[in-house]
Amino acid sequence: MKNHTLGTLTWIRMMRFTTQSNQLSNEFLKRFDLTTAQFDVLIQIKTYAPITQSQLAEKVTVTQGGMSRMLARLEKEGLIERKQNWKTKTILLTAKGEQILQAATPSQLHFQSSFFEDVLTEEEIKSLYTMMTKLEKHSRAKHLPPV
Amino acid sequence: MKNHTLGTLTWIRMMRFTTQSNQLSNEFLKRFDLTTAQFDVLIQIKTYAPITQSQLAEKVTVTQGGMSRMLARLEKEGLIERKQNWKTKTILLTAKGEQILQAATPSQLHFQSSFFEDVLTEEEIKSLYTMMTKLEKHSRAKHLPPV
DNA sequence: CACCATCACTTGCTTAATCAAGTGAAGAGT
DNA sequence: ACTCTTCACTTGATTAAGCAAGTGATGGTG
Repeated sequence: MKNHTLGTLTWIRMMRFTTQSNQLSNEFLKRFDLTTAQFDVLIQIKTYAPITQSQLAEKVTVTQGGMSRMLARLEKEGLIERKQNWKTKTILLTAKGEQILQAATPSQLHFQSSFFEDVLTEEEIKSLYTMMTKLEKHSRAKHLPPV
Repeated sequence: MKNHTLGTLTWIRMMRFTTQSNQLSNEFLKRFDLTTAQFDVLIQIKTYAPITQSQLAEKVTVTQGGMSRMLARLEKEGLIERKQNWKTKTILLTAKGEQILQAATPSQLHFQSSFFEDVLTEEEIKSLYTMMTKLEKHSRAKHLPPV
């Protein structure tokens, strides 16, 4: 057996870091009445609107069912609008959604990036970014090894 | 406003990577009737046993309530044992727990680390590990900025 | 024209996690 | 000895997500 402990340890630390920072992020976003997942979805909508639900689900790594419910909540709170459009629903931000996003984005970006900027150098962050890009792309394509 | 997009992008990619790889990991561990979280807990128990529930919860970034339920499940399936010991419960692996862990560990380690080894060089993994260590440690200590 | 398949989305059911209130055993203060 | 606090853990209620079956509109085929 090769020595896989380094990868495993890295994986575990990354898991812990993400759950931890996600919790903090959720707590932080409470002041805007959002969760991290919602914020993420809103940003995606803003960036890619008009977009369909399934594309959105794919982008944020969530099932279609999950996305359906998330959007139902966001719609109920008046942050987004779903329009039946041909046989697809296209998603748009409402004015209120725009506004909340405007209010939340700067501090949230600052907060998220502070996790990195507090302890890593500019160089390190760049190289981390490169690695995460590779890793994420790869993980999407990856499939299970045979039994 | 400083440019925080690099940190944010890194954060988002990391979140996506972890949810994605966690899902794959869960799927993988189904063949041992375990979830990633359970595997993680079992490893911690093996490493630190005898250990109390709250220490365990702290280690794996879960609330005490969550840990209570997780351990209840593991106990019901006969993988661990909880002994009332003074006013604390100490957790131990049972023979069955040991055995399942033995069976699962090599392939799981291999699988987890393959996420990294498939796309990064040895050097990169090392530097990633160092960064994750810093990041994790920092995130545990971090608190919310004032409103 | 009638039927079928497909696609995009919804919904019932289950699982797992959080939060906060509850329990019960130890030990401290008077 | 009796109450009070604290500590470690449990548990009820809620929330979010996954899976898989269901719905309803579109378009293709005999």
